[in-house]
Parts: sequence; structure tokens; C-alpha cells
Amino acid sequence: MSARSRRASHPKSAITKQRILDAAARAFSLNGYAGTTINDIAMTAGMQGGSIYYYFESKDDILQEVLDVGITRVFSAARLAIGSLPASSAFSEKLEAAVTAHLTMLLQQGDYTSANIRVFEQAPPAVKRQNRKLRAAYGEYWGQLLSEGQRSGEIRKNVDLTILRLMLLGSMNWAVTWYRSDRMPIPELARKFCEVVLKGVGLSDDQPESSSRGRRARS
Amino acid sequence: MSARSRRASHPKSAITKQRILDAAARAFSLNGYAGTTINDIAMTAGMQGGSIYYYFESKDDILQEVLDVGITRVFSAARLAIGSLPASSAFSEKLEAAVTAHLTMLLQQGDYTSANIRVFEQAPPAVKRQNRKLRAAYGEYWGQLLSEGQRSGEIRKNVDLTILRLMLLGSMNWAVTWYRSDRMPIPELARKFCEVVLKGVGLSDDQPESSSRGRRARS
DNA sequence: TAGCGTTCCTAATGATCATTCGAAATTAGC
DNA sequence: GCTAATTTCGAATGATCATTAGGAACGCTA
Repeated sequence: MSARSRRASHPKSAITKQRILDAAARAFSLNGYAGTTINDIAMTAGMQGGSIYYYFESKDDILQEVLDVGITRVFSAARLAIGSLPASSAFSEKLEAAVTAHLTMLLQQGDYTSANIRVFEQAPPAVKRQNRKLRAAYGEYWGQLLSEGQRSGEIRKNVDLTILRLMLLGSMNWAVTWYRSDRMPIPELARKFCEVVLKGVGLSDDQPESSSRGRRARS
Repeated sequence: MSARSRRASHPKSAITKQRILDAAARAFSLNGYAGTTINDIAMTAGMQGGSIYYYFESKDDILQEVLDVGITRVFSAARLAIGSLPASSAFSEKLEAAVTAHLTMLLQQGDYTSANIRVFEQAPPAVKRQNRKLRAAYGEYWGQLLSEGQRSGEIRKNVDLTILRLMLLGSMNWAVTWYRSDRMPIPELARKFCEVVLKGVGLSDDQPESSSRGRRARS
């Protein structure tokens, strides 16, 4: 019978499949997509290379699942973090919760999430296309969070929320290239991120102009 | 005679070598390192795959040069941008100049710079090691810029400059994954980046605490 | 136009992998 | 313990590439 027809129908099968995906996520996040071989994954999962094909149709198939799980997990983590706050919480509280959740999945727990961030760009078009749907949904979630912050007045009206979102997610995602857990705990990092974004780094003297066009006042 | 002994000693040779590097930079930035073959590069450069080896010892050798040029160019662009400002310029002016230069090299001109950002993580250890030296120097340059801004009082004293630098460069570098030139010109993008970083997105009401420890006041 | 250094071509070579497949081994149901 | 289904093995297969090497074409100089 083909792998497709029976895949993961039995309990042991499901567990082994997880083991393979775990191994793949770790390997992808460490060595990139082209840099990890089916044999690498198989050996970490305790089997021979050929056996992988009992569970997956192709290497791309594994990649797809790892990438999708990666987004699904950060998304869940962010939702959970915000959802477990009192509904009356200030935007700044929610933001910090979401940032902490995202950074945690990216830097501490998630081989899947970090694999996604590191490897997405190297993925074949078809794989990217599918994963982009999940990414878009996650991005929209952040968009709503920021939008809410703007409605409540905690974000100035003239801030471009799209750019803000991309900056925020970008600076977080980039952390995957430099973060070392022995230098600073995640919550502290998250706090600093939020502080920069919310308060800025300059002295807060000048009021924000309400028209969106004019450049900085000429000193 | 070996490629090494005579490489680029003649004028034509130097030009052709440039052509190869240009083709490689573009291909790397589009398809990643493993995703581009020697033949891809050669064809774009108007020659056969084997001929590449008259100019370079290996694919890694090409990668090394592309990566190094990538950093060298943003570095130069940033230095030039800041250097051509009046020496008395405010920190915010310098910052915007540097951000504009960085984003321009990354998103508009530099196949080399964008190749570096996209492909560095996939490079073999030896190549990374060498390029990291240049990256460190560039990072230090930004560190000095920020440090100067803090000394002059335009950045609050209690801001962690290391985190700020990593956030700033991270959000810029990440733009390589989403920026589309038809949506917003670089200078406008740079201005928005700087506005977020300098002023933050929140209403500037609360004074910054001077002790660095305490968390946000409890509402 | 002969000679020499240069640039480039072309056809190997050899290594690395993803993927396949038939058979062996293991497990579960009875 | 027998049988059938499930899981794994292990040895091909074939494709893709980086890299090599010997020779051909090109261009310059005398």
C-alpha cells in the first residue's frame, strides 16, 4: 500500500512521524534546507534514509509540514498569551505578551518556528505558496492587535501600521541570527523591544504632528 | 598556469571577473547559495560552466567575494551618507542618512548586499568566519553612531544600545523579504523607520525613569 | 605571419543525494 | 503460535552538480 493511503493511521505510526518531523525541524533550523539530507533526518530519528518514505512522499513534503507547524505554533502561542490576559488589559500589556510569546517560540522552544524563519526563503515555490497563507493569517492577527492599539489611543494616529508591523516582526525574526540565551532571558529582551517601539529612544519633547506629511521640525 | 597565479592580471580578465561576480550576486540573492549552480552563474555571465574556474578556485570562493563586497558596499554607502552631512548635524539627521543608505543598498542597488543578507546563514563556516569580521566592523560603526547620539542626549541614557542596534539593523535587513519597490520609495520608508525608532509609536506622556531597572508603572 | 600568452570550450570524472523497491523484520489480532 | 498488516532495511537507480584537464580559439607582438 502506498504511504499516502495509510499514513499515520496507526498510533505508533503517528509517533514515529512526529519523531521525524522533530528531527527535520531541528536539522532545517541548524543547517538550512539544502544543507540537511534525508539521511541526516533519518539518523536523528533512528532509522535508515529509505524508511522516511514510508511516512512522507518527499523531502518537500516534510518541509511543508515543518513550515506550517512553525507558523501554527507561534500563532497559537501568541493567541494564548493574549487570551490569558484580562480582557481589560492595556494595549502595551498585550503587545508585551505577544512579543514574549513570539520570541519564546522563535528562540527557545520552537525548532519548528525557527526552522520556518530560517528556511522559508529557500523553499520551493509551491511550498512557499501554501505556507504564505498561514503567514498572512498570522500577520493579520498582529495587524488587528496594532489596530486595536491605535483605536484605543495608545498608538498615535499617524503611525503607518503596516510598516510598524513589519518592523516589529522583522526585528524579532532577525533575532534568530544573533540571540544567545546565555546573555539575556527572553522576557527581558521582550520588554526592551516593547520599550523601544512604544516610547522610542529619543527624549519625548515634541508633540506628534497630526497631519501626516510634514518632516521633522528643523531644530 | 594556475588560475591563482595570474588571476585578474590583465584588464579584460578583471572585467570578466566582475561580470561573473555580478551574475553570482544576483543569482545568490534570488535563489540562495545551494539553489544556484555554477552553470547558472556562467550562463548569465555569457560563458560555459567550466570557464568559471579560470577566474575562481571554487564556488565557495565566489561566495566569499560576493559576501565581502556586500558588506563593504553598505559600509561605504553609510559612511558616505553620513560623511557628506555637515559635521554639526543632529543625530537624527545622521541616523536617517544611514538608514536610507543601508536600505538603498539592500533593496535597490545592491545585489551584493542583498545576497549577503539572504545567503550568509547558508554559507560554509570558513566563509562565514571571514565575512563576520567585516560585519563586526560595520556593526561597530553603527554602535558608534548610536553611542554618539546617546552622548549628545538625543537618545535616552537608559536605552540598551546593543539591543537598539540589533533591532534597527534587524528590521531593515528583514525588509529584504517583503519590500516591493512599487509600493513605497526608499526615502519614505527610511523616514518612517526613523520616526518609529526615535519617537516610538505611543503618545509621549510619561517621562522616562532614570533608574534602569523598574518595570512599567502599574497603570 | 609565426609564436606566445590569454581566455574559453567540451567532455569527462566523481561525489552527493533524493527516491524506489523488493524483501526482511517486527508487531498485533486471534 | 499463526497470519496478515505494519514498519524498517539496504541495496540499487538516476539525476544533479562541482570540479578537472586537454585542447581549441583568440589576440597581441615582433
